[in-house]
Amino acid sequence: MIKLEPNYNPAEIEDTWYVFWDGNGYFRPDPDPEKKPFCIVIPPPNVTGSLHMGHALNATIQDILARWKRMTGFKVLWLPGMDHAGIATQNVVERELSKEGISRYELGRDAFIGRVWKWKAEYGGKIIHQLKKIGASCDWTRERFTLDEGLSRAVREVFVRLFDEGLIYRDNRLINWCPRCHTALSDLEVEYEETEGKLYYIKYPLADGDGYITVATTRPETLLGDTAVAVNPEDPRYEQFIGKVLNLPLTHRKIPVIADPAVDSAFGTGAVKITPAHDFNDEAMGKRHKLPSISVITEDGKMSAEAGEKYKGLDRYACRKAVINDLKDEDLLESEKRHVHSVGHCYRCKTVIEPLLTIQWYVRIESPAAEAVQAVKDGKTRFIPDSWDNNYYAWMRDIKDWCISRQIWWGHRIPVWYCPECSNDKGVCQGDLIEHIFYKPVEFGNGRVVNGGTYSELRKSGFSHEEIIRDSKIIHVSKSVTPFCRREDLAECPSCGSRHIIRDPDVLDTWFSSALWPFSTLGWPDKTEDLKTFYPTSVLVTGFDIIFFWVARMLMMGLKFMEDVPFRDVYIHALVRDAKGQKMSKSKGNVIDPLVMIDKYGADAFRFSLAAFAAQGRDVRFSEERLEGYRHFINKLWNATKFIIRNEESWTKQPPAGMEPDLASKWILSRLAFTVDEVNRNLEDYRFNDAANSIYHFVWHEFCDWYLELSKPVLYQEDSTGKTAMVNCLFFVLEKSIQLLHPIMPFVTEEIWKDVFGKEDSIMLSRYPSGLPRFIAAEESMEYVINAITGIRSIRGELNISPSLEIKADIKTLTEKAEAVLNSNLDALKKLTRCKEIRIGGKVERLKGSAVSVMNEMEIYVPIEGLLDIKNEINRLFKEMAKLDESLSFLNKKLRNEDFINNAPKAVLEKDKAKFSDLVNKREKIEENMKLLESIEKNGG
RNA sequence: AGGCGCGUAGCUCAGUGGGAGAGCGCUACCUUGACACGGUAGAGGUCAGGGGUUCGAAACCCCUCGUGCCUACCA
Repeated sequence: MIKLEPNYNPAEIEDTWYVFWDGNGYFRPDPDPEKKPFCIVIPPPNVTGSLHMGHALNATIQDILARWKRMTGFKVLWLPGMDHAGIATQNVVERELSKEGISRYELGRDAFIGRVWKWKAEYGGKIIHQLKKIGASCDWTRERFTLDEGLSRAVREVFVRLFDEGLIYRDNRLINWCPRCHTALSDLEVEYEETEGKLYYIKYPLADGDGYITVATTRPETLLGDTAVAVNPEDPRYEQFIGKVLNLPLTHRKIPVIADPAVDSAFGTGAVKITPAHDFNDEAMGKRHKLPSISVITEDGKMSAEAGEKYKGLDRYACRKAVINDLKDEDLLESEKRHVHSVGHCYRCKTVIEPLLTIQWYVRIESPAAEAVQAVKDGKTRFIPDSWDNNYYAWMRDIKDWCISRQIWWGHRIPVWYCPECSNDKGVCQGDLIEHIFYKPVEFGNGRVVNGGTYSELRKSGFSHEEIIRDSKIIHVSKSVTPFCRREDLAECPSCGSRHIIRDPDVLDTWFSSALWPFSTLGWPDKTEDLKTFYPTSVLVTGFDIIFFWVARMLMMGLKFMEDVPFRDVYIHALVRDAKGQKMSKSKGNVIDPLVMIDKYGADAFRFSLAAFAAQGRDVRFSEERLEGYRHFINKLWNATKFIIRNEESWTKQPPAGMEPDLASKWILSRLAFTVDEVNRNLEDYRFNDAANSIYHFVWHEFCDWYLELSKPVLYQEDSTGKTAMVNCLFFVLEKSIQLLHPIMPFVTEEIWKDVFGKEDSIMLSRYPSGLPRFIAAEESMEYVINAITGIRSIRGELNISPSLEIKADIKTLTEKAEAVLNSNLDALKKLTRCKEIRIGGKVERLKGSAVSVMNEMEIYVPIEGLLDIKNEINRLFKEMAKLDESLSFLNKKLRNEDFINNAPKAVLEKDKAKFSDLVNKREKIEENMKLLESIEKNGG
């Protein structure tokens, strides 16, 4: 006997089923060579991360696809893993260290990295367990980490090959620098925020003669690094100043006034100070005019020696104050105004970015980008929705070389070595070009203290090579030092054979390794079976915010190293916002925790909500209210199941093909077939909301509302011939429904499957419904039944006839077909309308004092005389007439329009004509009835 | 400033040329033998506004207003 709990309790079964699936290897791809591959690589979440709504939506969509494809006969691989998240992870561990009062520099590089691995083992990857909670059917045996051995090998291979091709190079230029994280950042890792600051107006006196030029700046402290003042050549105010020399305030330097059309005369005073070492526009200007660059700010965000003895060592903001005070003292500060402008912040720690002149590693992006653009243009990869194409093209057009080096420790170390004992191509000893800064000053016995210096100097001072390496906090290697890039760690200089070689201290941008994710996770550079089978992957599911960070880079790397795109489709899903449409953020306090939702409502309801919300091209507004609604849906499904299994003894487990179904059964089978087609099509088109809604509608409003109710008269009869067929049909439709639902709601459907059907080991192994037969004639016939029932119910409802009151009804049928169909469903009609008697037929006459409802091919009469006030019915009919008149006048106008008759497609014309005559007919009937009722009323009837 | 969206029922949103849909909410009635996490019946819309194309526009084009995001600039 089938047993089912009285209420569905998700918490009790979800974990059990998950362990069951995973333990039985159902998440692993079927090795069957006949099956076509379907592969998704997960966008690797940060190892530091915990699941938020965006992840939840992302994972739900991938899981729907994976489960659906598995059930439709594909060998599915959903490959999970995590990203080492260089800066973020390093920050987490540094924070931990600072609680113990130590910095990473005190710990040293190797010990620090050990500490991070330890942290990862203990706390990292929380998100993996959370993904399991929502039911993600990832193949955990293939889980990867961007820093694991295999992926590191891939990173190294890629770096070496790009280096050898000259696509990777070092250069000294201005980059975004985070003084707190102490590393370079790529353009994308800078977030601009509107910030209120001040615009300071500063006088720059002419070097000879009187007068001055006033410049406006938001960053007075960079004045110390100015190397010019620029004006627009067209600006008459400054014409006579061009080429003159100014005394740079607070310094003893003299700087020229130059003319450049890039200067906006309308902004500030129309004269702008130029600091090529600390501003991107100024850098460009400096290049055009061959101005020197003076770096006055260091990597710690403090003023350098170049800033002058007085300011050296001051924090940049302290220096700003000092400079302003000093300018005031010299009467050079003309004024200051409030000024709102956008300021770059580090995307990891929110510290204000400092543009700094440093040597970094870059990838030449132009030709890979062109290929990646072409691949999308050629349709080798398509974005869904395709509105993202343009964004992608636009960004790729403006793309700049990618800065891939980071001055942190947690990451893939750049596989490049330098020899301090060789001379470079200009004959300079390279040891003179490599500078070391020690963690802490090293004291000699004689009281001499050394903070660092060039390699050569340090060696001369008596430091051994090993000591220098051990004690170096920072190593600056000049651009002119020859790099050796190798797949294997280098032990000696390939040129001179010295064992005293220095490895490049930088690590790679995390995105460098994630760009390889679609093939590195499948085993590349080895030619593995997985790689052969699953590359290119089928679809990438991700949010639009990382199209540039990640998707574009994967395309470039995939095309370069696999000679094919990494994925066929890119499904871009929405951002999850709160119910008011605001971005969720910790500071706003409107964050919804997916795990809390799962606890409260179950993973299935949660997943269903996300799917139902996920309309293409629109943000998701998550509301708990709707989530609750979908929990009700599960409850509905559960209770329907309870109802169905009560008839277990009549269940012969025969498919509907072997039965002679009654009309209702044929109808529901046809509706099921329709839904199955719709769901498959919608999933094919990534229309998850439509797929979810169409199952919802079918299960609730067709299967439960109509079919279950229609089955009752048959099931409650002691000895009904149709009973077995009907019960089989009930079970069949239930079975197909839960299969249809499984990709969206895996847990409850498995529970029902195992409890009720228990065929295959798991619903996951069953075949997804598709290609069921439609019965259009049955659907048309059912219209009569539904219309008749709805008609009678409407009268009851609108006239407020108590549901407990059993009434009589008459249906005058206008066609034989209607009569036949209704007659053969008389029991259902009576049951569903709570009528004790219904007369059906072409000769049925309307009884005096009846309420009326006119439908296609039938007129419905409910005698109400004596039951209630006839006035109510007259009112009701009056309202309906008004509605009919409105429609009629509209159609009439249309049908008398000759242009319409001549131009509209014939089908449309015919449809409207038919509609018109139907309405005319209906109106006549109603009018007739109204007159009758009115006469009864007058006669005191 | 440039680009991309959005504006449809009280709320959240479907609807890519033939006269308006769903879910939730709301109203009335109902403990009808799966389900009150339910049932039945209702109410509710100048599809932001204006103009155009068309026989016909919520849909296509233009303008305006409102709103969101992205990119750039912000000395």
